Amino acid sequence: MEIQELISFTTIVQQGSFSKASKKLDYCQGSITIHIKNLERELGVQLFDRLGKKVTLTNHGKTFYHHCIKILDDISCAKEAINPSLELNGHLTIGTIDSLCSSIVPRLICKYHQYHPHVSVSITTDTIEGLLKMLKNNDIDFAYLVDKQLLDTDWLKIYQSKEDVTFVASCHHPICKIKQPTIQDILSYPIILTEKDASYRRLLEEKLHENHLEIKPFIQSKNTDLLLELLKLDQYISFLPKYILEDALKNKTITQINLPDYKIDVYRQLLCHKDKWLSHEMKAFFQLIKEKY
Amino acid sequence: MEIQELISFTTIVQQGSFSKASKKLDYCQGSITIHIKNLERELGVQLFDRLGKKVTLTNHGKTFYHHCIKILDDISCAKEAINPSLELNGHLTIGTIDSLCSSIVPRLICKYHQYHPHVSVSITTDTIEGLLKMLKNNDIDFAYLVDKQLLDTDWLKIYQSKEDVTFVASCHHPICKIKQPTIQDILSYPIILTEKDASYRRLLEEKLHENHLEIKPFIQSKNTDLLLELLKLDQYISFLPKYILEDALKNKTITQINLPDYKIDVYRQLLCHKDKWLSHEMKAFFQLIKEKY
DNA sequence: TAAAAATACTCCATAGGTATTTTAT
DNA sequence: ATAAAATACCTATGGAGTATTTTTA
Repeated sequence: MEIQELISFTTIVQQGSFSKASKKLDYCQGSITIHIKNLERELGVQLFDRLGKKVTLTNHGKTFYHHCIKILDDISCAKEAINPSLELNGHLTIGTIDSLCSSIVPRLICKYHQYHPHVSVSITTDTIEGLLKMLKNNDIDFAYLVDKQLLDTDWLKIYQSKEDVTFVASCHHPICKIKQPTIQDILSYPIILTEKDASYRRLLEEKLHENHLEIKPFIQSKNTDLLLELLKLDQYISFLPKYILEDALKNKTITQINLPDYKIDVYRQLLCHKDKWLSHEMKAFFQLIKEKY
Repeated sequence: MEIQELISFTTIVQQGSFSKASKKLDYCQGSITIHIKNLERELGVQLFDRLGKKVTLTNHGKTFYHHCIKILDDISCAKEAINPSLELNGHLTIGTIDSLCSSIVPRLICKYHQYHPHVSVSITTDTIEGLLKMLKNNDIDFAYLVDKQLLDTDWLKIYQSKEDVTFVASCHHPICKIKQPTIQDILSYPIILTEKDASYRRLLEEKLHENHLEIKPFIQSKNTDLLLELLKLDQYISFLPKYILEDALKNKTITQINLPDYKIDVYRQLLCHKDKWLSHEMKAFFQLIKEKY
């Protein structure tokens, strides 16, 4: 049974004759005959009575016709459901890290939602390793993360931009009194950091290790909002990417502590699996990131 | 879009991989790949993400899958609805004449209904000409009528049996006193007949005409039941086929008047259009007539 | 190394076109 | 004479198989 045969069948019923149907469908008349013959052979019953010039549905033909209408209707429904409409209306599964999730991502999602109100979005946060595993497993559509440049050919880098990571403290912290603070100055105060799996913390520790130094954070949390709150108590120093600090730096509640020797090269990156098929919903998101962030 | 492609698609989803589906469907693996490629090309979206060995449905794939299930379900429904089941369940449209309709047909239908309780039946009565027109127009499945032998090659004669037509009167009618009545004896009494379009009446009139005689019925009606009731009033003579008289002859309320010169050759016939497709429902009816009547 | 999907290549079935036949109006 | 369906015949497309390649686990 072929879909084209069903189309020919219903067209004959609607047009009233084989030849009219053939014209309508732009087939030669003989092909229409074959279509019906095939159907009749497969079903084991005759669909039309051919009495003279006139063709009439048999009872079997009548019942089959109603089913055909339904089938063809379902098929066009299916095509329509897939057909990428002007209005995006799918689903997006984003993986990201905590620090982005509590800084840039909310604004991003909000903007995306304004542009494409019918696309639903899931957001998962995890460590870099976790995100990459999820990418590989196709559990997330793409990963939005911060790390040193990831060069694995498994991933397609949609977007990348360099991010500053810096030592910070409250404006009232004693370290601010020092004109050109050294790493030793910093290490003499209690430090609070993100968890060990945060990329920039790892990179910092590697750099310290090169210089035979070590950091022992007083507090560690992956919740960067918490770290910011703690900083405001004027007792702690932390090491955080600038994008988290935007508001706090603007309000002058927090100051950046410049240590030229401890520049960490870290990149905000948008990755997806190299073989991943990019839906319109995904492309629209990529577009947004490239334009705004 | 081909039905086989939809089957391949759903099988992949259910089996979890292209190759498992190919085994299940007894296709070579490459063909399955082509099926999906065709679908994806036609729909303009990718249905699966192929990340490494694992294939996963895309969002489009997921929505399409649900539609596919529905389509394939509808298709098997359609096949099933047509599939001639053990139990006949279609419809039959019978055309017949009044005299049969008020004698043999009721018993026949009753029997048929006992055997095939799910077949619905419509019965139409009309003149011979009307019935033949309806046959030609496929308005009735077959015609059950009484006439001289119809030899038109347009009709398929399913069944035929000779029927006696005879002059009849009540047992108390004066004609019964006459030992060997002649046609003149009969014509001297008031006669009641069926309408002019009844075949046996027409044949009778032709025979009379050959002998330069003429009949002037006192009453004519196509309702043979009415004629029978009138006969019981002991005043009338009629000319009727024996199958109508069965009960009355058995009860001895009515007697046959033998007139060897006025034997009319008339046949009860079951006809259908030579090109008509014979459904199981029709065949079962033909079987019944051949067995019982 | 094994297993899965894609690809290349070949073959043949068949879908569809043209032209003709048959039949009915 | 016309119009409709069936049929015959031919060609080209493409569906399915075999074998190979690529890639991942």
